[in-house]
Amino acid sequence: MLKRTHSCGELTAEHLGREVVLNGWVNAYRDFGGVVFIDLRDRAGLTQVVFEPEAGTQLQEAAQSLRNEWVIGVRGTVRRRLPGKENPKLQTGEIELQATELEVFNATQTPPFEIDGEANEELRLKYRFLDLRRPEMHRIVEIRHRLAQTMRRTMTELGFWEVETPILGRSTPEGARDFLVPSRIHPGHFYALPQSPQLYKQLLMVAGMDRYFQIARCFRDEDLRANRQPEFTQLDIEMSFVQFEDVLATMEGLVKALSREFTGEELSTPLPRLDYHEAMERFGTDRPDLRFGMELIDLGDLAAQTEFKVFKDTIEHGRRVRGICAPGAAEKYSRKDLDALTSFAGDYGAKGLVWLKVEAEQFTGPTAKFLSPEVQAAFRERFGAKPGDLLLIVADTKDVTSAALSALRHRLGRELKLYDPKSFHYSWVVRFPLFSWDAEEGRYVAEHHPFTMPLPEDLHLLESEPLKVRAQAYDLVINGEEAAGGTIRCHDPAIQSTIFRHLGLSPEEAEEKFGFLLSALRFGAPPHGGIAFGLDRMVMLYAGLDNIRDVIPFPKTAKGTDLMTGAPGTVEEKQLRELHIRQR
RNA sequence: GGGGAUGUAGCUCAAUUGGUUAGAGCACCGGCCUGUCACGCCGGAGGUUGCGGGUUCGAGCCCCGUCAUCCUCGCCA
Repeated sequence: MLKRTHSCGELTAEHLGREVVLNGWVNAYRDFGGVVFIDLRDRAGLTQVVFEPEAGTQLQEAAQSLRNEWVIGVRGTVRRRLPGKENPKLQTGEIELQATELEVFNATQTPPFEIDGEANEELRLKYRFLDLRRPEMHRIVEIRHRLAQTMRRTMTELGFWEVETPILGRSTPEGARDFLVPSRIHPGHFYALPQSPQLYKQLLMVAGMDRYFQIARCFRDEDLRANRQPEFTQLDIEMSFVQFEDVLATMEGLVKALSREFTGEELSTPLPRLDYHEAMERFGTDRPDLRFGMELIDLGDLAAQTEFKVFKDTIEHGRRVRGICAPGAAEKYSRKDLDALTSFAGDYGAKGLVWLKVEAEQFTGPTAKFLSPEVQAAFRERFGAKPGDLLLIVADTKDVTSAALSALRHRLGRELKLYDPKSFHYSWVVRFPLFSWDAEEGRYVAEHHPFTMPLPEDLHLLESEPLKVRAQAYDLVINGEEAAGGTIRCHDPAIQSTIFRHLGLSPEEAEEKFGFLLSALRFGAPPHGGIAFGLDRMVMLYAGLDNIRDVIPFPKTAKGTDLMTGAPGTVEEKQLRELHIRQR
């Protein structure tokens, strides 16, 4: 085998006259009948190889038979390109390799798509091993590598130990649907793949491991999205003898290291913080994109005074009238565009969208005639609106106005280019509610997870008004994406049992499902808390991408299938028998 | 579970209002060419228009169903 002495990305004028061997894939061939050029590609780059007739007929003919994506080894001499023939687009553009020997390792079938061309995603996923040859995919995989390495290095510097936890665990109530693995040895019993290493990491704290981290694979059997896969990766972290502030401060050290590595920017800490309730009120979401303003404005008091029935009725029913002011958007959105925005708001439950174009004297729009000059003036002042602005108003429940306006704000922010898409904004959203109410199941559900510690100042409400209790919970939000989330854990058995009761878990059920953790918490559990970063989403952010499949080497489709391997697939009857499984 | 988009040559796309033999570029095969780097030139091969049914004198185009992929609401502590 012609074994390489250098990569295809490193030869320069420094190597002139040296005899070297390169290995790689044929990226392009240019056959002039006499002289033949090959661009040879490996992970490091491209190098031009020249085959000249003077080197012999046999080599010449071999070179002329080369095709794209063949895998070859070439021996030759590094020489300077002819004057004026340098290629400044290549790192190696000053030189070329004058070939003396060629070995074909593998002649390829015609690839189903061109490696440096475009192909639809379905085909790319079916032939992922070819798709991953593309330099863009190499760039992403390298970012992923650097992210993991920066995390490992920084966590180690901060005194954390990397510890592995089981993949085969047990199914616990609460949270997402589990992926189940049937037990062969125990008929009718199942393992569950972890939704996160949550319980194990708390046990590690009880075990005195003090500071733990893991780059952990997590599994959730829920429907997929552009930024959601059934298996994904988290940087999972837990620390002992800490309070709320300690976790945030420590994690800011990590965030600073990441920012330094990926954007070169030195973040100033502490990072901005936003209360959950304030975020919901000002932005309608618990993960606002703070790279631009356009905050949600409450119009309830003004709406009640108008002659517009929709507004009046909404307020009389105790609901909300809120809106946003899109700067300079009045001219940019046609009637058709506004219909599209109305339908878009409808996706989030809004039954309508009131739009008003702000002109020098008055508002225009179908609803303008219901608003007196006084009300219009008050709106204008409340929004800080200027002529040319577009007001978008939703009248509905708090939840619907939040969801619809937050989505509109996000969409318009992007369409109106209110921020630099390459910029980064980091902030904490803190003090989430401990519970929310699940109307379908008629019970409280944990907003984060069942082992979260309430805020000390809200403890007196835990019995009487659980929905008003806030948790010691925190999310790291980057550019409107939830990049990380965590809590201080409950290590007080009395509080924990009250929480279980609200969740509809009897002491017996709690013991049955979480006995091992409850037991551990009674055996000398230190105050502890932690957080988990969504590694895939962070790769997306730093790679500038908006699709999670692009940052996972072998991802699943939106229906959860793997187009390359065909998973999930059927199995032999014998396998099912061994697992004591009969198909319905 | 609901809503929406897409599906034509190996790839990326085109095909007027339903009308002749479904085209182009790239890739592939053959030929020519000694300085290209998206090499160029000449020639060739390549099609179940996702699949099934229907309407029609006639369907890539219209209708019904179905499959796949994507986006999205619900869902995702």
